[in-house]
Amino acid sequence: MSVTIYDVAKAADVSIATVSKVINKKGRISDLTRERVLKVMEELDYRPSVLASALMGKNTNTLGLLIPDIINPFFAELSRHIEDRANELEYNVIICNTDYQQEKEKNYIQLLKQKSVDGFILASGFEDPTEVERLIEEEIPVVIVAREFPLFSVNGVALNDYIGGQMAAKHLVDRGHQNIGIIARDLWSNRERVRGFCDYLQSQGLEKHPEFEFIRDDNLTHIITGKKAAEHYLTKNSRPSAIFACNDLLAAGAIQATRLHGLRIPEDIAIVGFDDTTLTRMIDPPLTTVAQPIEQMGNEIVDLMLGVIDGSVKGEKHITLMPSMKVRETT
Amino acid sequence: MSVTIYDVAKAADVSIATVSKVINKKGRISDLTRERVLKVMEELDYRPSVLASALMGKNTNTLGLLIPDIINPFFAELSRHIEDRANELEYNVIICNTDYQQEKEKNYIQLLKQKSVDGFILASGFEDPTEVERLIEEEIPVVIVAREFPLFSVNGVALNDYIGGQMAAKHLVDRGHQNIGIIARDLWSNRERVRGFCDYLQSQGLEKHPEFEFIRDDNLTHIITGKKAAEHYLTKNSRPSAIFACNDLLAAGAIQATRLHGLRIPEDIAIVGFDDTTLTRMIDPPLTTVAQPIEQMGNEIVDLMLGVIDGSVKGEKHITLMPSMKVRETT
DNA sequence: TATAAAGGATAAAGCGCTTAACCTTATGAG
DNA sequence: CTCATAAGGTTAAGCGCTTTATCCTTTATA
Repeated sequence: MSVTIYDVAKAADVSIATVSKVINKKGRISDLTRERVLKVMEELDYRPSVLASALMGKNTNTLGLLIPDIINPFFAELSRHIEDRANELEYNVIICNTDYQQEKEKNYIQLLKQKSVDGFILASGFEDPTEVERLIEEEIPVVIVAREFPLFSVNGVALNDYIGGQMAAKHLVDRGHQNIGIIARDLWSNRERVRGFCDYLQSQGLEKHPEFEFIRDDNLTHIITGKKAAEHYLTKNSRPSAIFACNDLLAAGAIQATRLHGLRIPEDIAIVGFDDTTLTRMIDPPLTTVAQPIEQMGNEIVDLMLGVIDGSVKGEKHITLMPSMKVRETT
Repeated sequence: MSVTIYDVAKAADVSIATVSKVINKKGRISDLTRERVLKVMEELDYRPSVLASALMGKNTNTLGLLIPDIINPFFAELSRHIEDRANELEYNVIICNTDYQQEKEKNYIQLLKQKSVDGFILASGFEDPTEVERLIEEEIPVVIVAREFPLFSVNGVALNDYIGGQMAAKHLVDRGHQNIGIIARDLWSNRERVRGFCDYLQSQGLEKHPEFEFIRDDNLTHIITGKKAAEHYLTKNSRPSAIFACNDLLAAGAIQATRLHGLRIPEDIAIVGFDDTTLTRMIDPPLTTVAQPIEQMGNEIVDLMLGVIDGSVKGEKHITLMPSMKVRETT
């Protein structure tokens, strides 16, 4: 097998305890011995087994990340930033796709617990919080990102989705739209966005589109879902002059449907998305959207996670990030 | 702490060896004892520590996956399928983004080795094969996906990129195009695609565009790179009538550039992509592309990887998948 | 009835590491 | 010159599990 602490100890003519001490910079060691051990470690290209040290109670330096679906550009980007930041801090991350299915969420948590990950970053739905509550009971570090907080106490960073919804509404209303369709899935974040959106409309004496309802079928890709939902509005005789889609993917679908109906964007129909993924710049016309600071979110959540792990974060810490409008060419 | 094998043994009034046997279904145990132990395990909600058993030489049930960038839809989709298949087989995967940087490739391999992952799935560049060669020397399972094979012996599944290039060329030439621009990055897969493309052109008595050269600057997103590269062709007076982009992202960029120049797609310029990511259906018009069977690729590679791990795959196994044309609306 | 073979469970070593407790030698205060 | 103290190291136990050698019962066989 590979070289162990025993090999190093033997080669440096010290005990394994001494080697361990120089690795962990603990206890008293003379400079001379330290140098010698270090040199031997170098020569033998020794790498401590994470397994063995974790078994002794040290960290595995591994994080579990539960997201709905990596194919969704928002989560791909979030994951990327999380992975980058984690890696800077010598951590690896195990990404699990849950498709918002509670069964999968539960299984993954079990699996990762057995692997002794140091903590969980949750970005999935968790409509049923029992599994999460159990983690907390067992004092396993958990943080939540990109989702509002449940009743019990968890640390996390999230966007103020409510204000994001309001911004989208204001943007559209300012441009004279009165009759606006909404496309949203039945998820916490989407519900908040819609709530903000509708509250703003109401504050301006406007009402939400009578045909609006949350989308529940999850078997389709968001893009198709968005397309279908937009069709729904376009075939009504009270056709809206604008559509607010609760994420960029849904918006992209809406754009396709709009095009199929021979309508021009933004002249005939304006469209606003949410998230500000790179997708907004891949499609044509570039999508006006409510931006989440995805990179910052990723950085903050891993910093928070590590804070929880090393105990430096005490009490409950909720970091709320603010959205911003990115006006491009669909409005 | 959590419940260990000792707790189970005590509660079931047997030795830990017995418990271990029923967990691993090894050795001889009477049905009576087995039932009793099983029941106790259930009651205590016992989960064996992966750490401890891995330390004794068993698998960690964790795979390392090295990809260039999860934000690239092709790799997002590939990763998703890999993760799904791995999960079916009780494996987790640690995804690492290398950005094609050899330094990162090397660091990640080191890091994951320390964590005793059971094997590596490589989908990154690895222009420098020394690290990979070392893995093989150390008999750590490695497979390569979505990339041609290096000189030394590794198992893997890949697309026949050469034929993919030919298909793209044939498709375009069949539609009467004679003057075709190529957008490609300086990567193995892209080089192969271009080779196939040019060979087909030559077989038809045509030549590649005089302005063609491989793109080397990696600091940009592919989409911008594609846009810039397309600009390059569009401003020449020998403007091509078609562009072959070596991946969908580059193609999307090319579409944008084309639009900016007021040209119609496909009337003025036809565009062919490569990969057949979901992006092809998110953009407008839907992109004609050379399709890789991404899901199959993901499934095959993890099956192969597990085969290597459990020793059932012996010798060298190269699975080559075939591309197919997906004709949509950009040609 | 004596004996071998099988069946069922156990004790104990060891995986690679950390850490508390302990031992030795040099150092300086009294 | 003695004794406490500190510095520098070592010993050994133990983390939670697997596995081999071993032991004690039964049961089948001659």
